[in-house]
Amino acid sequence: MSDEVIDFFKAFSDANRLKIVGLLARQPYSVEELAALLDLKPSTVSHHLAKLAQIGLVSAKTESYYNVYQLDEKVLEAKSRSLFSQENLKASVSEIDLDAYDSKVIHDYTRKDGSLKTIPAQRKKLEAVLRYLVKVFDVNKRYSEKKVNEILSQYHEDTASLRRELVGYGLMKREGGGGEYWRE
Amino acid sequence: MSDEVIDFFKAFSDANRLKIVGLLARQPYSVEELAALLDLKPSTVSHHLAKLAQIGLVSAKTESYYNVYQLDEKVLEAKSRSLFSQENLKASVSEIDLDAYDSKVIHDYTRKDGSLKTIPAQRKKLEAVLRYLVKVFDVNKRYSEKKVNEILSQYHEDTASLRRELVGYGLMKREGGGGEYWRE
DNA sequence: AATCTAATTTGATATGTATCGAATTAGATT
DNA sequence: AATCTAATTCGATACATATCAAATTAGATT
Repeated sequence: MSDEVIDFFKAFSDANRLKIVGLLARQPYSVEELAALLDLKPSTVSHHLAKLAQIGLVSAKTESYYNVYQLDEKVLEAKSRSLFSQENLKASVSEIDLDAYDSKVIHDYTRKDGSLKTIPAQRKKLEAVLRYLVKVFDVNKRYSEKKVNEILSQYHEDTASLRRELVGYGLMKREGGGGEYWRE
Repeated sequence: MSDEVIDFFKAFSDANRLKIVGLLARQPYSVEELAALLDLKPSTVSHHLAKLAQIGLVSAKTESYYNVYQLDEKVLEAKSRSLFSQENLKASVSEIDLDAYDSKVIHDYTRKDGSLKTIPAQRKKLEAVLRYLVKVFDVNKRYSEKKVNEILSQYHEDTASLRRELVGYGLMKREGGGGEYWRE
């Protein structure tokens, strides 16, 4: 899943691994050669190559004494095109509960019976509470102003404010003349 | 230079930062909202956003109480195309001394006067030594076998082996009949 | 002006990781 | 078979960083 993507980004998040990829893009090298070129110990290079091999970016073929590593350019090309794609971005969001913020606000502002402790003064929290309140109205059904107040009074005494904000934020519509309200 | 590239990869090397980018690709969010969606503390989210802002990927606009962050999709697109480009790979290699391996081998196998302690048995080291030796011959100049031996004898007594390997690895050419050698 | 709120900064902690040296392994050369 | 070599693995260390709590800051609301 997402771990693969992260491993790939991590593989490129180190200066020496970037250099290794750059070198192998020109020609294959043994561990010992890379160590000399990068001024690192072979054990360190081996460690880096293991990470690059884990994501399938490089592979080794033994050649007498040497382990000669080569870059798989196909993998590099494929990944470079897909890493920032819409699918990857969507995938990273897919596991998130997009209602978590509303849930937290509702939890903070309501009592056990669901009624409001106070009406939030902050815009984003008020919005969350209004999105919560509007659900008690059936879609497309017409309500008189009196009926709206009656329903809202279960949540807070200041029904006028709640009603006004619901309309103000576009969550409910109101017909100018007859004083009818509905949720679209 | 390369540090910018690394910072960019590092920015994507964390699951929560990936999620933030994914969320902001859909719509802007405040720090508090992101904290609730990711189940993190606001201070942690602020820390992540600072890193994303440092590479120019997100920016904030204050909106009454809130700092609402938004994704700069232009930057995302531009970077996603350039990060794995040939130029970046070349840039990572540009600061590397490509002769470092040969230099190390020469250092290990020669005395202060430049002569060889031994002839390396390992292929890659032998190649490095031969690349070092061949430089004493002028390009395109013709040498008799006797002259070649005379020159090589300054480096090692086994001139026949050196001469044979120089030809075997293609570093010097030999004309079949007259026994003449040259470097192309 | 006083108060409140979200965001940031700072300090502390725990985890992750790049590096090296030493020991081990795999494999080729003699 | 014995020896040599490059690579890998293991253990230790130092540095980086993700996270949170507490303190501070910036800014709006009352």
